[in-house]
Amino acid sequence: MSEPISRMTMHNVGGADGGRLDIFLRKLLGQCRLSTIDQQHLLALPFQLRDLPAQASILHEGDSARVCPILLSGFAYRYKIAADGGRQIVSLRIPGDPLDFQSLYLQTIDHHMQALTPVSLALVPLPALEQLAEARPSIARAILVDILIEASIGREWQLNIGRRHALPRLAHFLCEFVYRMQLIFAHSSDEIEVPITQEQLADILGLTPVHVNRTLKTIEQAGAVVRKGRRLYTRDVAALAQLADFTPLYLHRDNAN
Amino acid sequence: MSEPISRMTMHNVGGADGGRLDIFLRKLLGQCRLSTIDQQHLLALPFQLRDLPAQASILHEGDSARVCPILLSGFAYRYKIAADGGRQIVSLRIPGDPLDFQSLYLQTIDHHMQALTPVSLALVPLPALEQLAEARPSIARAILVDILIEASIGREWQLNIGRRHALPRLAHFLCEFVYRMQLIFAHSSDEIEVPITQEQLADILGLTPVHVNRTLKTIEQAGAVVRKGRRLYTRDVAALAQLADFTPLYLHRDNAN
DNA sequence: GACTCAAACTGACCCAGGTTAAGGATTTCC
DNA sequence: GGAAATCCTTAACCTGGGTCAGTTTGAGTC
Repeated sequence: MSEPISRMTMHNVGGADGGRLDIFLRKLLGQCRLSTIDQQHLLALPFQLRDLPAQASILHEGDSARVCPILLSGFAYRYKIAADGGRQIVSLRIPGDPLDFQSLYLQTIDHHMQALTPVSLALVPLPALEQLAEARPSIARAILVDILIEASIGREWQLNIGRRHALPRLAHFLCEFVYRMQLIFAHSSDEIEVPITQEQLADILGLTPVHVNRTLKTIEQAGAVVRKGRRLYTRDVAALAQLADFTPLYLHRDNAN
Repeated sequence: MSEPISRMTMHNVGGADGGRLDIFLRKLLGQCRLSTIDQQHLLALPFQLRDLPAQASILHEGDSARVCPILLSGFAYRYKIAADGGRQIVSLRIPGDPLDFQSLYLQTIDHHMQALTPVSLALVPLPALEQLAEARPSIARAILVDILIEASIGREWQLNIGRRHALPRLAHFLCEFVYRMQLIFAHSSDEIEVPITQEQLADILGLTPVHVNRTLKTIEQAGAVVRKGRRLYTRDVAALAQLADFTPLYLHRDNAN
């Protein structure tokens, strides 16, 4: 595995190409309001495009970041490792999501981040983002709101891991995944591919791959998901929500209104 | 149980009494630097003092806050409830900690908060805090840093609940508790009272009270904690850290330097 | 110093999910 | 299109921690 992004320095930061950052703007607009001027400033941010293969390291614990990666396409996850080698995925990031706002304010990265699928990233130099946040309070606020919503999702995951059995736990995660995907891609179909291996699902849920497999079978028999070949698709979100005791309040989708 | 603080409106906000907020300032200074002027502004914040008994409700899911409570003494915790009644404590707050910076930026509270022991709170009107954060960027930054460090602790709890067995899990929590207490109270003794019942420990750790009891017995036999009557005291932090696979990086104690 | 109530403790039993160890199916890559 | 790698699947067995059903020990309180 090559050098993580968090160890990179930037050369040749190209001129802005607003079209690429469009999905990032849409993501922020789903969480808080921004004036037309703020939107233009965001789209005008300088960045370098970077494509990475699945499994590539994006952040490394202990590093200090110099760029803020934004996920233009593909999926990525934060994780931590226990002394016995156990891995816990603590956050899943989907297209449009900023990956490391935290390093604007904290010196040291406290977890790892990896590409789940092939990804393309916009690497925004931290100083550019810092200056923008200082100059425009509502952009600073948008950053904060994203940080807070991710933290809220983290608390829901704590409840999920600590207090729900395997079946509702898995269903809850899948349900959240669909909700978030629908919000950013603005489509309403229940059928979404979940590009996550059973081993990774296990590390999200605090289970073993074997038990994820068993549980997935049950959920498929209930008609809530389908598997085709090696791929997993959600099928019936209402069924998932019912299995899961799912309430979307913690996603704060009302905050943009 | 009476009305939660998050449903309160404020009357008679007294003149500032900086001495009371001193512990709050100390807490923030442990996480980031602040100029003398910033410090004076913080101490000059208007607030109303409020003493509450143990178990009192402080925040209620679904509410919108009008005040930001700051914990001057005592302990409090955030928690969430699953459909089957299971409770997960997602955050423990200790003296000096702000309890709801989140409501500066999000409309709806996504979890509950309760007093663990009798507490005294300084209730700061949200508008006063908002104005201060807007006027002084380094205070806005201090707020953000606190939010980020709490989120980092939450991620460590996810790892703890999802991937550590009962014994290291409990030891890890106790170790973190001592570290945080030592930071705010600036004393170096290993012997600290942990004012948390076994049932509450269970809800922090995603275990049952019965198993917390068993595990506590083991940890006591290892000499890492002592119990006197109904009270629990830490005794040997190095032993706890070793049982727990504890690394304090995620507390970001270096960030103030 | 008895009465009350919450919290701590204990033992017997049980089960959800872990472990181990295969084999089988897809995908990827020469 | 064959080899290699990765991922999925299943079965048999095991165990960490849950459940149930008590008893005991404080700590207030009058």
